[in-house]
Amino acid sequence: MKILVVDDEELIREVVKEYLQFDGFLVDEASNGEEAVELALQNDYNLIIMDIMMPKKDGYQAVKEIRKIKDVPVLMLSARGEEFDKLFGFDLGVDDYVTKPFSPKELVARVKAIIKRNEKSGTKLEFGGLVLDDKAHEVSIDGKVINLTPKEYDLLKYFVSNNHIALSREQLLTNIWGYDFYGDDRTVDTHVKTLRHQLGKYGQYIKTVRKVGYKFEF
Amino acid sequence: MKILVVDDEELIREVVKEYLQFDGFLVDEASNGEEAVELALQNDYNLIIMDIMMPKKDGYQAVKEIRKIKDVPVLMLSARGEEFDKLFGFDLGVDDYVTKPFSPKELVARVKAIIKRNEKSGTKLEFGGLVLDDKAHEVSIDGKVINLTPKEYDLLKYFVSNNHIALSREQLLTNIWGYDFYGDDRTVDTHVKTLRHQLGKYGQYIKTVRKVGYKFEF
DNA sequence: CAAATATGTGAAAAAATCATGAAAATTTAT
DNA sequence: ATAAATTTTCATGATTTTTTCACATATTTG
Repeated sequence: MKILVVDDEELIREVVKEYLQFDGFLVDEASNGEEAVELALQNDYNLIIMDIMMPKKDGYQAVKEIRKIKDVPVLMLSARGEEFDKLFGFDLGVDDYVTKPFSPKELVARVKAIIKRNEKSGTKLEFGGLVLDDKAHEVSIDGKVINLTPKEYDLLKYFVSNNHIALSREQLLTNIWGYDFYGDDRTVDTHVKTLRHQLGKYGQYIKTVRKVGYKFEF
Repeated sequence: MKILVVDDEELIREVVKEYLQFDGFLVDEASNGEEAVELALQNDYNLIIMDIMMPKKDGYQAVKEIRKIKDVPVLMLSARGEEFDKLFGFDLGVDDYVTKPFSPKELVARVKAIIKRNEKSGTKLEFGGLVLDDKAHEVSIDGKVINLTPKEYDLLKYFVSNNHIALSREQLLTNIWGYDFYGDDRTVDTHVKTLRHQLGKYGQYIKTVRKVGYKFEF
């Protein structure tokens, strides 16, 4: 678990670093935006803690540049009472932020929360007893792993990650089969059929939307 | 945009309420966990702001119960320096939290951030208890989903997105059926009939415009 | 008020759409 | 290369939806 701490005040960096290391994180430091960008692109951090006001390149700018290349979680530090609007106006997709002065304990708690959130999100999608573990590329029902064919898996994954959204056959074909699929629309139907069957009692959560296509609804 | 504020201190509720109302949110209040659960299950809130320490039923418990039924975003309030572990130990999937004492301005900023994050909307057309969720391709009345046929759905969608505008049968036919429809005018009447019936008490909002056609007027 | 015109309604006919099973084609594994 | 698994196509029948149409009811007009 590697974290990059970016702040121009050495004291803050040191304190934060100490607390994080105590909890078993590996910590790198940067004292301005430029350094931060450089380090972030070279290494794979699980999280970047970034101050806003810094010399050379401010936190917004740095996050913007990093995010262009890498999708790494960011926690922003800001002086109390200022900059909130900017933080939300810019849609940087910041994961959290903490206002100075902060308690190191709180910071660490938030860091853990973010990391936990991001770990989970990439990998497991749960709907009651239906679990799709994307990392393991595996689906289980009530704890029992079921064997899906590749297409079935892709289809299910697309369905569950678009819960409550009606998807047209065309949409499904272009997103799962690829834009260059020239076959029959109705091939989707067949796969939905087999997938429903495979999912047993969870099959009912794939609903047909007449004249449109299908949707997953849990 | 409706928000439920849950805290046992009236002063806090009042302050929060005032700030939120200033930004155009509708605010309900509850002073303990039990009330909160009751209200949350009856109404559709866009967000719940929940204190942790409360009499009768604490915030954890309340969130847990609500989340069993409804998937509503939650922002937790907690006294500084306590309870972080609990908050993250329990995997309640809380969207954010703010430690007391907090600045109301910050709270509002976070509220907006959460709502923005959770907004898959821009898709929902609401008229009192009549909601058309276009993404889900689904219509509900007072929270209960009703089953519309494709034509009924298209017709309703066209009506509500042309609120207050009289629409001729021809107009409806060309826009919903397609320019190449060669059938009878009066087929519109039949669909209006079934749609009115399906909409129950909201059926009356589709008004007949004699000699012209129909209009939706809410 | 009666005739003419327009809309509401119910039921039946016609049409569209989907679920399904099986076979053909393709891909992957042995 | 052969077998096995997966994917695709396609025809069928079941189901749902759409349309038509005749008659009822309501509104307007002379």
